Amino acid sequence: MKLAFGTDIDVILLDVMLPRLDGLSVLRKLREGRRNTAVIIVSARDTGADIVQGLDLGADDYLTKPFELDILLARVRAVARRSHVPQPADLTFRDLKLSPGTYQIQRGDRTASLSRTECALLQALLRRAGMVVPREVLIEEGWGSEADVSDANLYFFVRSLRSKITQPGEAELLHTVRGVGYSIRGEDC
Amino acid sequence: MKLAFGTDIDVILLDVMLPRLDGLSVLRKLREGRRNTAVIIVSARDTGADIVQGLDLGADDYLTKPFELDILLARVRAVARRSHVPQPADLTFRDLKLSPGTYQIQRGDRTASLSRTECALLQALLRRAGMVVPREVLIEEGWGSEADVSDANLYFFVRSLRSKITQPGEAELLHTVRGVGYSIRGEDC
DNA sequence: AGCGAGTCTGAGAACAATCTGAGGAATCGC
DNA sequence: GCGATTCCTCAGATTGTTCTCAGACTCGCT
Repeated sequence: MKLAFGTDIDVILLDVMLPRLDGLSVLRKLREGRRNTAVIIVSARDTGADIVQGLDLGADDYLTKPFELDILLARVRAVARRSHVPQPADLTFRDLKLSPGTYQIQRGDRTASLSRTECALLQALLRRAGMVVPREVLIEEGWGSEADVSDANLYFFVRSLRSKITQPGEAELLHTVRGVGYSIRGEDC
Repeated sequence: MKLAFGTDIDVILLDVMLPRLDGLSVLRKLREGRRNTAVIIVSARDTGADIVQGLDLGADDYLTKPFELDILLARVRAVARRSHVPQPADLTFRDLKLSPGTYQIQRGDRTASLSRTECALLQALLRRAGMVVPREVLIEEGWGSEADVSDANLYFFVRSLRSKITQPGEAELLHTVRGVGYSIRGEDC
């Protein structure tokens, strides 16, 4: 709750079936304090009245359980967009898609979430898809220019990225170029 | 449409409500042809499904009408900034092309990838295409000035470059100049 | 033709870069 | 504080690149 009043929150997901606290009064409080944070209500209550009440109280969107993750993410993006929050655009290569805003990747139909560092590294790679990204560039984008990152550490993240990008039987997209760095490209070449 | 396939376009604004052509298939076509052009979809359709579909097809951003000009411009700037990665220029001679950024060469329709050293040497040669590049210069560019590189070693790399540049039946491009070095030029001369 | 320096070839050794598995430290939300 | 996640490190295995060697081949010369 304290979190929600911080400075840089763009979108809040609010579950109105919270055990102790009534979600709707949370929303009321939020609206008194902050004007610019978008709020999406997530609820199992799906009667027209519930929805109207939620929206009247100032929610920006109302999502009924159960819902698909895709839809939720798309709505988060849409709401953030409406509230004029600059939204990082997706990066794609072949059937791999990274949504930097949500730290999620999608390969085919499967999705996975990335940690901060994984996401930064994959962004650096996807932005230069096809090109070989030198190790130093990756370190720069993942940790910052004056970071002291061991080789073993970078290897670790490459490994964890690969395990999330590629499942057994799928084409490898993240290739290593010995002595230089890594590259996102198709199996061929 | 022809315009979009030109060389130096950074960002494309795509209206998916185009009269005759479905905007999304335009996008599909674009993505098949060019990899690195950013695309922003502008649409009146703002349901989750529409947005998800647009982004899945590889759009970099999705903007719903109506929108303010400010927002559009800011997004264009953001996308352009992000997708604009400096790319080293290709080096070409006849039907041979080296893309230093990808460590790949293309001869005719075939492509091959080079190792770090191979790429450095071929760059040195192609930059001076038509001229004879002395052995010392090649060693300097491939290994650095104080490197101690045996003749046999340089021969090894010349050989492996040749095997990747020239397939049986193709014209030889990498010629030996006895006592001096090597030269990229046509079969004639 | 015969010679010698220079160049090429095949095979494999040496080496450094990278990968792997396992686990410890740090951080975060509760 | 506690569990979960993320980040980082180490040692050993593995892999491609790089390098070497011996012998065969060219070319220019006499």
